[in-house]
Amino acid sequence: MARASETAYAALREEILSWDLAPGTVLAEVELSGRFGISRTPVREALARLVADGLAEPQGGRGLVVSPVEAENVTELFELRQALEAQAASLAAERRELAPFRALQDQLREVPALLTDPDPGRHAYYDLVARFDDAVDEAVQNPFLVSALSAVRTHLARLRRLSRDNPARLLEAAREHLLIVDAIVDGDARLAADATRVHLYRSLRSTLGSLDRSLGGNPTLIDSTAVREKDATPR
Amino acid sequence: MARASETAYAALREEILSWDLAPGTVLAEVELSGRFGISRTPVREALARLVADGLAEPQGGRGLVVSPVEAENVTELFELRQALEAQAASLAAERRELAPFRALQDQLREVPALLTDPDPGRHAYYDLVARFDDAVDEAVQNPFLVSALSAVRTHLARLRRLSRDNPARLLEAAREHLLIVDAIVDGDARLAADATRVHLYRSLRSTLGSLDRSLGGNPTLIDSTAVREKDATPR
DNA sequence: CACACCTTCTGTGTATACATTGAGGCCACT
DNA sequence: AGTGGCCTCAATGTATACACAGAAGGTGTG
Repeated sequence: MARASETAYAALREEILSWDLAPGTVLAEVELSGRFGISRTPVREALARLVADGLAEPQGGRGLVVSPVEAENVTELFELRQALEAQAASLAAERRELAPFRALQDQLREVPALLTDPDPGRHAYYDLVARFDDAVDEAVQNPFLVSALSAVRTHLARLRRLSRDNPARLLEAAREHLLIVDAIVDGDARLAADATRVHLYRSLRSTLGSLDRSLGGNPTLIDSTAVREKDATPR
Repeated sequence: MARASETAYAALREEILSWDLAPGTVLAEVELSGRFGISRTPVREALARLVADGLAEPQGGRGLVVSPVEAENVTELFELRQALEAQAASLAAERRELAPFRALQDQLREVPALLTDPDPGRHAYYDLVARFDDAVDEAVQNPFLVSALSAVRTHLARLRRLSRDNPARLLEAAREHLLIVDAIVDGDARLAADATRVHLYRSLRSTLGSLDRSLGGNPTLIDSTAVREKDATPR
């Protein structure tokens, strides 16, 4: 069996990313140690890692809460994401490691066929994007950059639950990804970076639009205070 | 008094960045708890934070060591740094918060006078660069980007001790910085980003040259195994 | 003499007990 | 009735004790 602290960290991280633990939820050591059947020591270690990841943050001097998610953060996160992914795509184009990207070209061309099915196609597409990310990580050969990208993807995962991409957007996104991959295969670093920025600009617009729609006239839905009140009921 | 874990973390971090703890040095919990006069619990917390920072890493399943510094890493670190600082400069130019940058213009123009003194001028210049970084952090208004930049600067601090910049290089660097600041004041985001890339390219070349020189014909000086042997003597 | 196994021992991972600090509620006073 | 201060309590921060696993050394055997 793996270490208890590792188990608790993985479980809490997963629950935060899946919104089982909503932003603002209090993370109390004793409660969690009881829930996982372990002592406070490994729980503290898990919580410290969550704080380092930015998934939890101190609550007024004492206590931890799941970090809030606000529309404002989305734009900021994409400013960082753009810088990192454009650089990563550019470096991947220079590295000339073509095999995995040739495979991605073929798979991305088949996305329109995939998306005829409504929901299974969606997950197949998300898996494909994950393989694209893996290929880029492998190609750039840069632990610092990969680590920063990983941190960004952690926060993106929390947004995915909010922004329901429609099939039309997914089709567009697949074409945008294909252009990036084509540029990498062609060794065109500049185009790879620019195509990445194009993709992320469209992706951000879509995400923000989706947020506005799901929030409707209620901009405080994902406000931390509102969520905190909502979660106060089960306590 | 502040928390013991915080004290231990700050002390260890400072010792690693200043090379008082060389790369490869073993970080044993009992030894450190004795040295700081605290128990193993806060020491473990401090070590976990160092691992999250990338300043320490697991050593073969058991035990932690100060993470190695290799010339290969410098190039990788600068690939990330370029992406982040170019984006930050670009965003700072768009934010139109001019006051702090106008002040930096004046101070950067006086650097040649500062550097007539050999060593005090150096520290004055480094302070000036730190104020530039602070101004950028303040201007970009982006916690995600600032956090990523902070992580990069942590690793850069460890390199500074290795690469002895000569006064000529510092003068050049000041002119490069001034161009970046001018671009930000002019609101020219594209130029701010490009000038940043120019500065970092020259800075990387200088750093790598300085490393080659200080390592001379001994490329394994900062190899982790060599350092580990060196540190084995006091044990 | 070399290799393999066993023993021992050091160091990490976890649990639990103690200390301390900050928050919330209650009571007295104005 | 409102407010201020005190008190209690709960949760975090720290110390210590226990369990276990990996490594080093020694010894026995081939």
